[in-house]
Amino acid sequence: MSGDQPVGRLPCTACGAHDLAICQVLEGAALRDLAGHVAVQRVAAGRTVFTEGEPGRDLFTVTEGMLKLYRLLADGRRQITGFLTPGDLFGLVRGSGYAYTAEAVTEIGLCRLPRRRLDELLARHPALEHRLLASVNDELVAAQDQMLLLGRKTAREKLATFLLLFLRREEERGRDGTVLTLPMGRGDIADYLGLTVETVSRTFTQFRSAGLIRLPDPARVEIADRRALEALADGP
Amino acid sequence: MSGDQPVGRLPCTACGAHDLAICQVLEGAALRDLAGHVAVQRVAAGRTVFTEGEPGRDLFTVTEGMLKLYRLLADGRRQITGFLTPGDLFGLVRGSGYAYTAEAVTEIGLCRLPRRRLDELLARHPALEHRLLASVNDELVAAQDQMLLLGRKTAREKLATFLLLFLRREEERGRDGTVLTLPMGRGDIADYLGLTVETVSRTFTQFRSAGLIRLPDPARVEIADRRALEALADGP
DNA sequence: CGACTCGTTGACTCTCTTCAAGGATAGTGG
DNA sequence: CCACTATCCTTGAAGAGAGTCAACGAGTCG
Repeated sequence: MSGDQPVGRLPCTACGAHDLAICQVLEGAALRDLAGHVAVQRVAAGRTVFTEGEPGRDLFTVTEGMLKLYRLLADGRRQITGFLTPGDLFGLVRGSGYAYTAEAVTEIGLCRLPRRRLDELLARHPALEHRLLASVNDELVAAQDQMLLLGRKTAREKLATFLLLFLRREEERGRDGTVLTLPMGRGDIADYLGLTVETVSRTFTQFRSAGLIRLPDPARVEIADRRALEALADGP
Repeated sequence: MSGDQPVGRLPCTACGAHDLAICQVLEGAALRDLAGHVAVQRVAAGRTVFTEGEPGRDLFTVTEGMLKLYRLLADGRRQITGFLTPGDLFGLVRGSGYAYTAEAVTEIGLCRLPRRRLDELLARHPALEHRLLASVNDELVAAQDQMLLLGRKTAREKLATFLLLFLRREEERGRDGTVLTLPMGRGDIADYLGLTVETVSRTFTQFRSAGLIRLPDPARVEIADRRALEALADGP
């Protein structure tokens, strides 16, 4: 269930995600304070970090790779609520248990902080609490975008929105985004967009036929007509 | 656009929502500090408090009545992201503008706090920041429930979940919930569940025929078979 | 009283799902 | 090295759940 190999403790300054994560507001002594409490960890692709309902004792940050969060219905229907990349925080709890399952899409690096330590840290470093609040705020905005997508968009609009989301994410990190690499499979995309694998696959094919994208291979998407995708993503 | 009549300033202790809202953690001098910065306001049913994109300068708390939050697509398709009742906080921003439109369902009472004041208050009263974080946390959990609903549930499961949501909300406030009053119309319910008015109406009728509920009138729902609704709400 | 909104119901349509099968790729073991 | 299996993606055909279009009754308001 928990694929893990605690690798030890590293100075946070050497962390590849430091300028993306909430700890970016800390420096010097404050950062050393934090570093004393976190543990880094690697998880193999496909392994579960924790399961929905499990006692939620830690808070995590992705430092490398991609992770997905999802919730399940009793009969196995699944809704992926997010794909996380370096700098993203997770470990939300409902009551005392985790609110979702977290599973590695690719091999990932994690930074783990016990929840008990968090409160002490927040008290000592107010900037951290503000940063945390801002981060949760962004998550809420994203969640509402996703509700609009799930509740009101068509399959084509959903996929166009999805591609643009990843495109923009690449651009924000300074990478050229015209060729996207999608590490997750069609099934994951389907469960993120509230569709079936078949519909996702058909819509990809449709986009390719229409000249909106190219598909060198299933995991690689080249954006050919961004304008058209953008028009699709927000209604006709 | 903005239906409002600033009524003045009241001591927060007299506020009917005080034991529900985030200010519940404050007392004495701290509460007077807060009271000095907020303004109370009433908004008539159907009026808009603010519109998506509008500069988001204030944070609000519902003190009375019911309010809905929604986002729109270019062609008018609408997704309601929440129905708010006394104690609920709203005023989320994306960048500098509000992330959604807020509209009164019934006549409502609001407590308004300028965002600029908020940071000062948070600095002075750490308990408030923790309470705020907890509140946003709950919102995120609710948002993920809603994503699961929108992406993966059938019309009947959606409506069952919706009814139970309101049932539990009534119970939490100590009211007997077997007879629910739904102040919003069928159109609002549809836009909350990602359905059409017709489907919502048909599903209500279906529930009535199946003996799950009674419908003395469109706005009143009597829960007749709670177990069956609960079974429906989380998959078959 | 007539115009309007809202909820309900019916008939039909269509998007997306379901069911089914085939092809490509990768990993495994003889 | 190469069958063999497993998994994933794609495509086709058929089906269903929800949407669209349309009409009607009830209640409301000016």
